[in-house]
Amino acid sequence: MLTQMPRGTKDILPEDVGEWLYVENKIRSICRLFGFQEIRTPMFEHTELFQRGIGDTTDVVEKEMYTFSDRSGRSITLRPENTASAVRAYLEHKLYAESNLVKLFYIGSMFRFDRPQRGRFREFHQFGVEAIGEMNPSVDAEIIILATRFLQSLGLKDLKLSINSVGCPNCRPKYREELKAFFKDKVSEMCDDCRSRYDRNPMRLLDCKVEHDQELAVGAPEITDCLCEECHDHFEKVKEYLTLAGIPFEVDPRLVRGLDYYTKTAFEIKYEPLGAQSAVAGGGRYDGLVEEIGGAPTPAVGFACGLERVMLAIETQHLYEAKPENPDVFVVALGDEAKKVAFPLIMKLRDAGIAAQMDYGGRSMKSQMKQANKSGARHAVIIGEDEVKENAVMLRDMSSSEQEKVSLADVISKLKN
RNA sequence: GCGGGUGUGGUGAAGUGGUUAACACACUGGAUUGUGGCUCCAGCAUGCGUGGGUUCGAUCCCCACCACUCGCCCCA
Repeated sequence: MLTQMPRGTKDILPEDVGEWLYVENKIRSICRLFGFQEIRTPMFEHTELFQRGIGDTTDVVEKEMYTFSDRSGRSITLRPENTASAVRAYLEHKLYAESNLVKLFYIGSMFRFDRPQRGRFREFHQFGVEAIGEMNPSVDAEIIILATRFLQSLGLKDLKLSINSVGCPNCRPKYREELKAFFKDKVSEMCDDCRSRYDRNPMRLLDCKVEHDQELAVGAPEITDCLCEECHDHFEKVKEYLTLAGIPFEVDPRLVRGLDYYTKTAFEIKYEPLGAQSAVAGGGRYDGLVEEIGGAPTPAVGFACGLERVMLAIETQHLYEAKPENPDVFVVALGDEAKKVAFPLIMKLRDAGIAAQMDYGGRSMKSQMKQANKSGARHAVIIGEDEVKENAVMLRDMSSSEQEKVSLADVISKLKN
């Protein structure tokens, strides 16, 4: 169908653009307050960047990427997320040379070939933040605070912040083994999904929704008990800083991140009324990514926030009201001679900063007055034969219905009064 | 990728195996000479997601596909 957009995509129509601008303005002002600078990276990258950065065995890379060969035969992928690109740009342009902590944010389209549903699209928009170059846990806390402040600045209520630590290459493997040992005798009676999780991502065994599996998971070791000293201390500090900043949170030992690059801190902000797709923002620390992509070992933290989901939340809480952008003046011209006066007049009005509209079709006065009314313009400027002769216009206040004849030369100053 | 629900004009929505597919809103035009918002009148789906099939005949029955939607998976 020519007149049908691809599945999972969405047109943002003029009536919706105001809400997007509203949200984007909030993002930019919060980021300015926190000292993050905007970066815009390409919508597509070499496929290998995502394979390396996100992880070959993740769902995103295995089955959700929009990958194709360009005309030169290079494998190209539409970005499924922006962190890998941001880090690539950080390395490529040697941003580390400017400062030992680089704070970036982005807003843009991401692409994942997923089954669409409420709050999940194939092309969707994320706002995200990356702080590259500092391992201090106060940066983790700052990122989390930025995310909550952003959502709060929109007036959102009932958000739930969960945090966890997923450990590091020193302690996570040990934990995985402990988990596997715990489930070893139980996998056989668990659901199909869990049986594949056992090998792929044992941490997922903990948050299976199947009731029987949940029972089996009771008493499983928790990662927070298995962290190495460094990770443990780091996590404690993050919690301390959050508490100092007065940010309420909940530790969820079963919170896992889907992308391979996460280490230590992981967090998620949910708005539960959204249903299945209730995660509004998620992120964490990824100390291994920069090195993975070819840079020097560099610690980093970040998060991403799904803007469609944010807007769904805004809509369910009625936090945004679109205000129509009305013209200041609607010019009504009766007949060809009048139009010869009206047409240059709307240009002059616009030059003077007055938003002016008119009817182009030479319709009846009644019809033009209806349009003037519907346009919401405060004033109508009416030009008929008499006015043309007199070099004047009829200036009508649409709400009071009062009108007066004004010389053509005075219209602009009258309107500006 | 898997499972459930839905699909009638711009919108909301009635409806039936067989003459002109209700109604409301919106939209367009009109109701004495150059004036809007109220009221009145008129117009507005040769078509009932798309393509097949069953039938003398289907928008209403069957199949496939597409889209939307809810859940699973995953994630923002």
